[in-house]
Amino acid sequence: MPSPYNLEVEYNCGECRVRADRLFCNMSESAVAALDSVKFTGLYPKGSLLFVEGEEPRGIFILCSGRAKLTTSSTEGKTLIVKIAEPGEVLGASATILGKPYEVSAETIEPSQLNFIKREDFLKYLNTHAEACLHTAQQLSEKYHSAQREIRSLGLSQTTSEKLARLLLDWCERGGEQTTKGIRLKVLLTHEEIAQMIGTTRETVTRLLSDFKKKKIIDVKGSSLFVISKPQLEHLVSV
Amino acid sequence: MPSPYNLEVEYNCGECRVRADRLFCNMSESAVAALDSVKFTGLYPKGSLLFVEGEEPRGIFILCSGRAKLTTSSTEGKTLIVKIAEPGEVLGASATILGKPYEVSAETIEPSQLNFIKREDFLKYLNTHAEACLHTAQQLSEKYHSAQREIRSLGLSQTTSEKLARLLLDWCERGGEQTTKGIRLKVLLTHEEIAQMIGTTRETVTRLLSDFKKKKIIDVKGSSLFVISKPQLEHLVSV
DNA sequence: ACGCTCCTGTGACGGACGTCACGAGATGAA
DNA sequence: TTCATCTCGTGACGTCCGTCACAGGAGCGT
Repeated sequence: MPSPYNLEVEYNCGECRVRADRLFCNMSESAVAALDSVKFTGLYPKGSLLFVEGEEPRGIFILCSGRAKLTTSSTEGKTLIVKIAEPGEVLGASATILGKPYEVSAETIEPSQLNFIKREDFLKYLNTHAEACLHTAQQLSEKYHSAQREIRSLGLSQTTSEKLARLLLDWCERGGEQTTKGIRLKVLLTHEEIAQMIGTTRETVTRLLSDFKKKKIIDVKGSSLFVISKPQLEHLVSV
Repeated sequence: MPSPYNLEVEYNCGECRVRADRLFCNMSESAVAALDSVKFTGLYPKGSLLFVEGEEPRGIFILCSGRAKLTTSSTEGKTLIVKIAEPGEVLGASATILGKPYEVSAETIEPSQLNFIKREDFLKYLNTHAEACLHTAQQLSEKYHSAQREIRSLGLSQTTSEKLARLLLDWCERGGEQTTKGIRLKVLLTHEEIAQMIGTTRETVTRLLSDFKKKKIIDVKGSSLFVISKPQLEHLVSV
């Protein structure tokens, strides 16, 4: 089936093959059928703005495939990347539930499939399907959990190299691939974006990475980053 | 009725007079009755540790009265105060729902009444009472929301005075009392604790506060802190 | 009153990191 | 090809703030 953006699309949640792996979507047939009836499937190219911080909540997005960055910005234009959302996550749920403005902005960083549900439909759905409500609570718990990790990292690290080390270790957990030359990480982010993830400047990231290279902690080959000595990274964090 | 810690205690949620004001507890009679049957009411003096970061989740605490600080610590002992929880909040819900270790520690900073619900009881309660589930989702949304604020403050402020200004403005929103000498805030925290809230050191807090005093932005009289010029605080944040 | 502990206030010093500036590759469009 | 744009690398400089050290005051128990 030809589809835009080289993306495999599943318009029917009932037939979705990865559903069982997804924290939120893994529900009974009836709940999924109801979900199917209120959702709008959309395909988005890289760089699509799903919603913007401060905007009144229109509804939620279920990230079926692709990835999105959640950001928050200060008035003078400095940007902080709060989280990279992975497939299966629900975006905008807390704002939609509370009826408060979105607390972050969401932008796809890969071609992505998202299922959108309008606010009123979603609230009605939660009210009529206890199971969905439970899964939403789990999803929110997960979100809170990762927000706490972020707070820890931002608030407890005194040096920037500690924050960077934390980030790299995080990536090892998430998408690390063990090789003979260490753990390979696919880095699709620029130094600028890495800087925005740990609240520092591009120059500092560049300097720290070459510092790590000099100390044989990591090695960079093209868009691959090899973590040679994970222990040394952990040492940077705990000390 | 004499009671420990000079605390007015309500053992019966069904008769609780403040219930309607509470995001979580404001539920139908039947849901509240079910709540009453699984909860354990406890009175805690100031300084009680409710749970500790990393511990397996035993259950949730509903903060009926009093206040508690939520903290997270680094291995070398540095502590960050993530949030001051107010009456009506539910503590430990996310960890309890996910079955993951508590992500923060909780300690009362005033004599407090808390209703504890064991993990299995709480999960059963959520499964059988859709309304409670919805309220839990709201509560979690609220938690996520405030965590995002914290992330913004920690990650986007470049100077420490900006963080302190943010904190003071936050307090103005929360418990400010308008007087002729500005907005009065009751500060029950030491400089040390304020430092832990914004991720800095005690000395810096002392210096910044006297700096603010010198600039006539605030004034301190005993345990009262008067915000004389809110605009100047806002200026510190936005610039 | 005395000592003890906790909190607050300050000074000196040094290092980490933000800012500015510039240049080199890399990539892609015309 | 050439030019524009984006990303990365690096040097110089200043400053914010963390660390250490010490002193004065407030509260409290004996």
